[in-house]
Amino acid sequence: MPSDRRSRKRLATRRAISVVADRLFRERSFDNVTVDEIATAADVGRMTVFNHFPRKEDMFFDREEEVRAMLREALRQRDSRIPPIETLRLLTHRLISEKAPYVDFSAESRSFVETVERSERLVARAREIRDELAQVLTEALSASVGREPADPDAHLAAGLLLATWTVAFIQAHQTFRQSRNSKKAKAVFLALVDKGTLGAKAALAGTPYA
Amino acid sequence: MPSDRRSRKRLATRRAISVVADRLFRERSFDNVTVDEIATAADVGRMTVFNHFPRKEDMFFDREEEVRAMLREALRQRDSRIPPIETLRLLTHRLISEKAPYVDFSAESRSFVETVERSERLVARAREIRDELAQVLTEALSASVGREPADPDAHLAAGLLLATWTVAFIQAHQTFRQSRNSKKAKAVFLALVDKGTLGAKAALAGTPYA
DNA sequence: TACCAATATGTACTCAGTACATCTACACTG
DNA sequence: CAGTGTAGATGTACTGAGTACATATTGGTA
Repeated sequence: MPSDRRSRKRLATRRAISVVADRLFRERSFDNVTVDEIATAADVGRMTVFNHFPRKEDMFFDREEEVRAMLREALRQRDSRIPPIETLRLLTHRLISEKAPYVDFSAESRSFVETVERSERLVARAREIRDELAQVLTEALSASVGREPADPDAHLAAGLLLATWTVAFIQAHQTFRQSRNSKKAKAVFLALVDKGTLGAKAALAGTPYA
Repeated sequence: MPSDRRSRKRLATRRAISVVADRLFRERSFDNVTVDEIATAADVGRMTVFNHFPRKEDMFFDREEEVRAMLREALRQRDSRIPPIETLRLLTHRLISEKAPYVDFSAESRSFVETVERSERLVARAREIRDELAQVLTEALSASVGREPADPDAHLAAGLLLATWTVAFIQAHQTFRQSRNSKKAKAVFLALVDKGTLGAKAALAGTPYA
């Protein structure tokens, strides 16, 4: 929390908009809430909303930087005896066993996922974020073994892992919906992650990533 | 070509819009052409444009059904001694050796790719198409081995393969730009496809897909 | 030929997003 | 501590995609 009042006020305004928007999106779905309504509900001017969130979607996806940072950190400070791909597999296992957002199947994460699914625009933004993550992962993987930032092998590894996580995510949520059993859903998630990771290791065999 | 004049005229109108739009998008970039301009240039009403192409992007991506059909066909009539994933690998090799669109590095395909890259909206639509292809591939893979349409293994295989093709596509175009050598670019493409396919096979080992 | 229905088109609207100007309040300096 | 520069909040006016709904036109067909 910055000490100067100016920054604090800015943060507070941003937070107020974000909280209000999030609630409205979940209640009435993304497409049935206008920016004007959000501005009014948050008691700020319409332009203030766009000042903080250039795109309407940004009000909903507001924590992506944390995920990026986590990936970068995990690879940067990895045990050098464990190759990058395995490091990421271990990371996902650790996240699942803790209460990680998105994959803990709490009411909160389910509501999040449902809200995204109900809006084609949010789905589109989720796809974009996925590609941004693949980009970040490509760079972090390259850096972790001292190669060029756009190393094709790192690119392939990142693509395979992101695809794996995406499939695991979708299938796990599917499983949860059918069984209402988060233990089972998590098992599905990990099984698919392990399979996909195995594939990534095979694809990258002979490189420092595997 | 349908015989009744009505269908022929409808097709002709659609084609006229498509051709004009394609030319304008490539000349001036997607975002710098308005639907009004397209309508005027094609000598039709603005509403006629939306009648044929609900989204502006649809005027540019107008051949996706062919790709979907190709994937479905390849898996439907595959040699039953060759597993699905290998069938798809062979398909990509065959496409590359022929003059396949998108990956022949002709002036036409390069202009296509550049036009997409210059517009965030077209990139977003390309992502969407990728996901639609993954969906189609999931179903076609499942069907090819007689499993449920949403079989998780098929989903994983489709995800891994689409990721592989995407990475191969990007890296190959990158290579072409640096070398202006389509032979080299195609080699990069195939090498990455082979690596990714190897990974997919490893991930799906023990299933009928590999 | 007359009618039905598919297709083309017009009108009027909504809403996200942008450009640009203005106003307000915090922070910093002399 | 008064004065001033600037970041942040806000207003106005606009663009352009997309939608809802009405209307006109034209080919197929009884």
